[in-house]
Amino acid sequence: MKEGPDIAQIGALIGDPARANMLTALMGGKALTATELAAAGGITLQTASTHLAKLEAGRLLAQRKQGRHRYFTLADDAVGKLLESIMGFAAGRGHLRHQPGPKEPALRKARVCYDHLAGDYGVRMLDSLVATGAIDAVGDGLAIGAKGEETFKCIGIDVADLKASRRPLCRSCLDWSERRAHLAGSLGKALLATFFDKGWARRTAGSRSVIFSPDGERQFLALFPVETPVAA
Amino acid sequence: MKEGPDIAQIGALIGDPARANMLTALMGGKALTATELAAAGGITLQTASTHLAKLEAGRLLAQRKQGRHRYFTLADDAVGKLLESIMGFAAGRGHLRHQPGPKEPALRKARVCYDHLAGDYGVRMLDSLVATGAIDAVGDGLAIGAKGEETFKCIGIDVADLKASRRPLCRSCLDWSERRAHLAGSLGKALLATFFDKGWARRTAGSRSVIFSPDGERQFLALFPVETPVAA
DNA sequence: GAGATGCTTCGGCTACGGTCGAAGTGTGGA
DNA sequence: TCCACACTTCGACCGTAGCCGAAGCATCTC
Repeated sequence: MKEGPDIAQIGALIGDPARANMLTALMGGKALTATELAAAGGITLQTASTHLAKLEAGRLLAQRKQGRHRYFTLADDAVGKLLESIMGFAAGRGHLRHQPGPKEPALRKARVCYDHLAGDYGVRMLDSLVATGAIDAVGDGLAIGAKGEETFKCIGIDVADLKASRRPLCRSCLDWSERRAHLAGSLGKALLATFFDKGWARRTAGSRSVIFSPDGERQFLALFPVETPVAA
Repeated sequence: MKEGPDIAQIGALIGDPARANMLTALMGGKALTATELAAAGGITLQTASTHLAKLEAGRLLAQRKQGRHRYFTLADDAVGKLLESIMGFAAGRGHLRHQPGPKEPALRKARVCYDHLAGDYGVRMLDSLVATGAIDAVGDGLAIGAKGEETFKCIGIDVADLKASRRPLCRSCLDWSERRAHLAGSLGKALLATFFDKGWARRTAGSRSVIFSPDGERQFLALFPVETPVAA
């Protein structure tokens, strides 16, 4: 029954705990060095090196030499999307980590999903954008809405600029913690970058979670209101 | 860095070649016995049994006892969608099976993707439905279009019936061979079932490929014309 | 050039997981 | 009742892949 692509290869690549931890760490969107990834995987540098070589050979990772450092990132956003979708699947089946841990709530509230905002706040933002007509949602697809260009200009994002790039503007990404969609694509990326630029939020050191400042949080919630606080 | 769901667990489940082959075989949508799956995986019955137990514990598979047989299926269509998305990813990275094999062309032309039609013909069908306004496409999302109910009634499908079920009506599914979307969801399932009912096409024995009869193929192509034979 | 730092390669150890033969359980049919 | 068949469990074997210590490159700093 040798049919189609070889899913076992990439399954095996993701299936090792150390590698999975390193990939998860890279979902933070930042480029990390081999040493940092070794720490993330809970293994020594030598072991990490062989793992990284395998991941690169499998084209899940890309590397960039810079001085004596070697920075690794996910090869492209297809990898990020794949990982997030596997996370969503795993969460739905109860394949959770052994202990939830103290960081869990922060992670569920707001986190980086490769290069855009995910978690409760990510889902809220998309809900609000859809409600105000800035984004149109049909099925599980997203597109810029009638009021979109205007809305995003107020926030400081030029949609026309983003359209120039080949990357899709809007893309839905299934949120593993909320089990609903949040906004990915170049627009999602630009929004998160804007929040960082304005100082509304910042990343945390060794985690994917995003911390809002008190003022930033207020502005964010005001900018993206939700009509019904409890949605079905 | 113990964050979020455990992707390594399901990666490992899919990562074993024997298990991957069994899962691929089940993508055909038919329930298979342990013996059949052992053959699909290229392993003995004992080994298959332990693998199946693991897959079931991981909630990727569901089983149904019937007499002295034990029929296995994918646990639900979320599993099918996950597998197809991994296949798409793997195909995009060149993670193909060692030798393409003689069945490959048939598989690319038309195959079963869990319960709906995929491959060249699956993509063509969706393209045609979108072009005629039976289905609306926004971004990567799909919804029933203005002319939809009428179109599908002609084919013999009552959309209202399908809407009653909780399962999404239209869903896009990334085709690994064509690298473009085809139609999944309950509507996709109903369409494929209709083609089988009308005798236009039939499944093949141990493969996912779908074979059209000469007459069935003619009717199918007439029903789903494409304006520009070569699309970008 | 000498030394520190970041990373890779080598070699050898270990353990886990896949594998199958053989025996055990359960169901159906004669 | 007996046997055939579908499948599971047990036990043992084995290979591979992960792991780390030590040594080897490469690059930067002084």
